[in-house]
Amino acid sequence: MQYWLFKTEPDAFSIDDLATMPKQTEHWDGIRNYQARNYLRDQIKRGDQVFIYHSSCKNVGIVGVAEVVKEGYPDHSQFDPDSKYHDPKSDPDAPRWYMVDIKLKQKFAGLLSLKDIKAMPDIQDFALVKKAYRLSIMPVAQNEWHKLISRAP
DNA sequence: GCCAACGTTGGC
DNA sequence: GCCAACGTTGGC
Repeated sequence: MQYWLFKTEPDAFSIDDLATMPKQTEHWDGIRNYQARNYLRDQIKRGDQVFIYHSSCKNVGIVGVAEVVKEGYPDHSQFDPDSKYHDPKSDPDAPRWYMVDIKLKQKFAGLLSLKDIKAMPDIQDFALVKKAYRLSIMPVAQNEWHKLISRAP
């Protein structure tokens, strides 16, 4: 089993939105970055654990945990001309973009803020606090996961 | 809203 | 295949 961090802008889709979905499950569409796509298509497996991270908002940080319930499959929004994620260059026979389904496991009682995370010792290798932190989906090492979980409010 | 850091595109 | 220009991300 592997661990991941998925970013979302809560104004668009928050952990509370995930909580209100049927079965508290939703497909994680709209990822349009090749490195993140590779994770979605090739590496993220059923049962993997995912931190939900709220970005581009007043209170940035990790807000809860979800579990992967469906492995990578083509993101249908790439073929929808009305979607803001529409990609006319994507070939239906060789889809460019993938997504997975995740199910909410736990919403934290509070926010594990980016500030708190950055203040944690021995977390400097965590991708979120390094230069590549713009990735919308990033791996989390097992020891990092446990350190972060232990700090969750 | 600013701006630094990336990622992508496209001309050559 | 290089690299400048452009677009996007995301913390502050």
